[in-house]
Parts: sequence; C-alpha cells; structure tokens
Amino acid sequence: MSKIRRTGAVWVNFICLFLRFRPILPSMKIASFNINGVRARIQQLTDWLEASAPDVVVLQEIKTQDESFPREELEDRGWTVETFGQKGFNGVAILSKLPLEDISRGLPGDDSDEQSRWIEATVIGDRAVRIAGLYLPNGNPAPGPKYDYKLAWMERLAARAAEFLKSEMPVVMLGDYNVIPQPRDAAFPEKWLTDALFLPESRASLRRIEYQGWTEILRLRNLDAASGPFTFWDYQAGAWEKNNGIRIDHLLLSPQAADLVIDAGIDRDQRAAEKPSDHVPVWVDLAA
DNA sequence: ATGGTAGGATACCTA
Repeated sequence: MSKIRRTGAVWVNFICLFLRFRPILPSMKIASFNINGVRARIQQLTDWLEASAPDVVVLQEIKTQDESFPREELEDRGWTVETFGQKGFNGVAILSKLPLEDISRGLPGDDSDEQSRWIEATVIGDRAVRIAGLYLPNGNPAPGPKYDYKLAWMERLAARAAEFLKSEMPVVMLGDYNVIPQPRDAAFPEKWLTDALFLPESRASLRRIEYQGWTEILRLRNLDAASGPFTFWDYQAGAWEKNNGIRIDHLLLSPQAADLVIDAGIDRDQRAAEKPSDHVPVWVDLAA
C-alpha cells in the first residue's frame, strides 16, 4: 500500500472515531469526596468540580445541617443537591448534573441510629445506575462502644449490599469506608495495628461484603502496586509531605456496574490544594 | 512514648 493510501486510511479511521464511536459511547463519571466540612471547603469543592467534571458526586463529612449547606453556590453552577446533614459531625450529600430518582436517606436496619452516614439515589444517564454514598464509622478507640457501632453498621451495610446484588442493577457503593483493606494500603501498616481502621474484624467485615460479588475498582486498577496509592493523608506530622497515607475511600461495583467500567482514578493533586481536605476525591467512569 | 492539625461546636469532641 502506498504511503498516501495508508495516510488516508488513518484519517478515515480518525473521522469515523469522531463521527460514529464518540457520540454512541455514553459516560457517567461518579465521584466521592470526603470534604471535611463543606462550608470551610466550598472553594476547593467548586474548583475541583470544574476541573474534574464528574456527572455525580457523593460527599462525606459535610459537617452541617441541611439548612446551612451551601446549596445556592452549587445550584447556580447547575448541580442538583440532595443532602442528609447533621449538626457538627458526619453528614453526606449527593450532587448531580443528571436527574436523580428514588432518593433515600439513612442505612436500613436500625431505626435508633441518628447519625447521617448514608444516602442513595438512582442516577438517570444513558442507563439507570443506583448509587449509595456512605461515611462508615471511624470506630476509634477500639475496643469500645464506637468500635461496636462500626462493626454493627458494617453488618447493616452487608445486608443492604446483598439486597443491591439481588436487584441485578448497576450499583456503585462509594465513599469513606474508614477501613484499610490490606497492609499495602498504608505507607506504614505497622503503625495502624491497633487502630479501628485496620483491626482484623474491620478488614474481615469489608472483605465479606466484597466477597458477595463486589468489585473494588481502585484495587483492581492497582493490582501490581506494592504500596499505595492512597486517598487520605493526616493533617498532622507532615503526613502529606512524607506520603504517609492510607487508602480508605473505596468504590464497590456490582457485577452489572463493573461490566461498564471505562476508567477509575484518584485525584491525588487535590491534597496539595489551598486549605485542603485530608481526603482526596476518588472516581469511576461508567459507560452508562 | 508523645504530640503533632483541623472543623465545628461551645467552654471539648471527633477525626
């Protein structure tokens, strides 16, 4: 084949890619960000939303009641806002550029639980995807009542996760799990041995949920890494500068969601922002 | 072995 014909074929392919394939490949970018106080972090949040351009975001630790959430700043930029706030601590929210249906607040299984740590919605893109944004209890100090609450909360999460799988929908459960799954998910795992984030019961409980049939997509994308990547660096003792991090923000995908994965990642550069959160965003892009 | 930081409450707690 002549050089001219080869060059022509390259261009035809290039044009076909643009005209045919790009428009028919839908994409839904789903992100999670533990914002550590949304009112203190509204600048970083809006800057990141602009730069990363997700379609739907779950937030944790908004640390505000619904009525004090900076709703207008986000609605003015085209976001639909659904909050499940709490005074002072915890609090989760969903921001979406796509329509949301069937929003549900609170993790089922304990009507006496007053902590705002769970919000669900169905996102209507090219397909309907059920998302659950979660802020799993920290559990320290362990042992103690807070650790008991963490483990009990994880049992309720396991029950809800099993229901999701029965639905056979694409489901993404994402957020701050407050669990370091394996030694390689901490820069210095030996420092975490007595911490609720790394105790055997916490890790086993998360593992049991994953073994129901969930795909932990950031693990899958980093199978060869001996250490890291991380999603959290403490504010103290120069943890960021030393890359003394842990990976505790996770995305669990049902089989129907895992089949749609285009890409997944961690917006690590957000930890270097002005007055940053101690967590960075994590995301998955689905053909949905 | 300790303390280092941060947000949002309120005169400390949670992380």
